[in-house]
Amino acid sequence: MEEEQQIIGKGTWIDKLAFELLEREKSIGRDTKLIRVESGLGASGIPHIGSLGDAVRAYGVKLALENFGYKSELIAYSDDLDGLRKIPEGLPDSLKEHIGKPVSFIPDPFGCHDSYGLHMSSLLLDGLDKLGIKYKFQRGVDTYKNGLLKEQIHMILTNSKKIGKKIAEMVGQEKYQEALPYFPLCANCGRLYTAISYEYLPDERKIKYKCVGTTIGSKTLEGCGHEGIADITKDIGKLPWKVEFAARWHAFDIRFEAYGKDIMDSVKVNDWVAEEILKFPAPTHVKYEMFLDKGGKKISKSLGNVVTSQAWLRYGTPKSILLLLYKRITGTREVGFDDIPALMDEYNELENIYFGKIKLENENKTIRSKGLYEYVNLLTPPKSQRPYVNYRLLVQLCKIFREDRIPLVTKKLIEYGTIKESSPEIEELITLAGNYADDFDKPTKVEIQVEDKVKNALSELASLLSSEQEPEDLQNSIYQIAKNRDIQPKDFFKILYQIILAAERGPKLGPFILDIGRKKVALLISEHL
RNA sequence: GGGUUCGUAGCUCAGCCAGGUAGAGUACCGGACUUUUAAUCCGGCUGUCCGGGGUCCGAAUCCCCGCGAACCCGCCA
Repeated sequence: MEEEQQIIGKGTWIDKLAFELLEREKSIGRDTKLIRVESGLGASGIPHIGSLGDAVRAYGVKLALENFGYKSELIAYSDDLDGLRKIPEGLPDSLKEHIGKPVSFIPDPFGCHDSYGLHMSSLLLDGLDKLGIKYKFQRGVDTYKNGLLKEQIHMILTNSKKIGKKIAEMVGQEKYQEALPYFPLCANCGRLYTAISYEYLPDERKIKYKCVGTTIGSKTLEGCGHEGIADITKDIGKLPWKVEFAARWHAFDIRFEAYGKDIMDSVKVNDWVAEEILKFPAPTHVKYEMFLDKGGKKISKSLGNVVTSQAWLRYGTPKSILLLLYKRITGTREVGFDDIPALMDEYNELENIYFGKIKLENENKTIRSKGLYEYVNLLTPPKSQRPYVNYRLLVQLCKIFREDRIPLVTKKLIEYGTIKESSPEIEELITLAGNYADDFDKPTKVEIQVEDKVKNALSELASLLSSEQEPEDLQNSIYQIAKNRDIQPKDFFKILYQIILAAERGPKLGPFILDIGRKKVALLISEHL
């Protein structure tokens, strides 16, 4: 390489993005005293782990900006004024009567929050809190109630012709050539979307509408026929997404917002609206792929398969989520709980690199790995390394020891020489890996059919195990018992594994039986006689 | 019709976004654990990095053109 590669910040894509953002802000001569970044939080459905991505990554950009010496702030904007469009899978059908209403005005079907919308956004915020993400929470409901967007709404409505034409041209959506880009809440039936705005009275800042109904997906939503007038400065109503982002960016002075590819078109239109209608340079963007559920596993409708942050944290640490979201932004496709072991181990590898335990050949890669480690620790990495045990090994051990798990697994780990002593970190890891083993490696109950001679062998073994004296060479005894009765040792061992572990195979049986307690095993065996 | 992502070992995939010896898990083969089975540990094997062009001293990685797969948009938010 002819010229030395310039490392930006900590060498990650986050630094590069923040750097480009700063270059852009400087080139358009905008004030950089405080750089605000925004993240949208959906409030219409149960938040998937991907929903955290938007906020977590925006927070990463905030950290990078601060690392460059700028002041920055993350606004987490909850879209809780959006109307409920369809009932998400797994939620009660009784929500049907609320379709079209803002999610903040729908009762919480789980009964624990003030509204449906608050329930959903609380789940998301809870996830962010557990990851250590700091943000300023802004609700869509309050935004409109307090008229925070009133100037922007006014500008948009007075330019609605121009905007409608542009939307049709840019993305092929015709409807705003007729309807005004504003959804009032029908004062009679309480629904959004069903009421169409047809005239704006700029002097009064009021809008005339008629509740005529609409179609959402393939379904028709009947209007109630009500005709009314809404005050855009204080009545509830909202801008459609095609123009709302721009209004928000302008009102809150947002300089960065990431977006998923599903709303690419909306962002494109909003950039134009921001620049041309509101005269506000659009924020820097980065587009990310959506997280999908693992292809084949979508079939299982079990609730445990929904990849929420709450469920993830049953098996993995918060850092494993941060690693997933920070390691890269492009090309992420399918995500599932089975990614957790690899992420857990990968985090540990990064920690080893950071603390110099592992040396990489490539210097740039070392810098970037350390940088990634720092971001996963939200730029405040620990002073010293934490104890760690390979996650897969832990899962294996937890599969074997289901009772008294923590002490028994710890004992094994010490025997293996993996760790010297127990510690809270190791116990936490055993708990997580144990949950993983319990939930994803469920033992399947096998029907065991045994011939008489096997029965006799089993009862001999049972009495040997329940004797007061500890057998000397248990492994050999088992082998002999089988052999003496003309049973293939292989088959006998297999039956024993099925009885004890509900598995075809297992650890070396002699020492294992002693580990879990020979009397307990004797009891188990006699249950099958 | 428009757009995005993906294609790497038998299988599942990482590596690509800031170019520098092609990797992991699994499977398979062998060894250790003085008797079979598992785990664990050690060793071994596995490649048209989808095809073609370009840039470069150097390309799995960047650019262009194809082929194949998935997804998003073309209702709405």
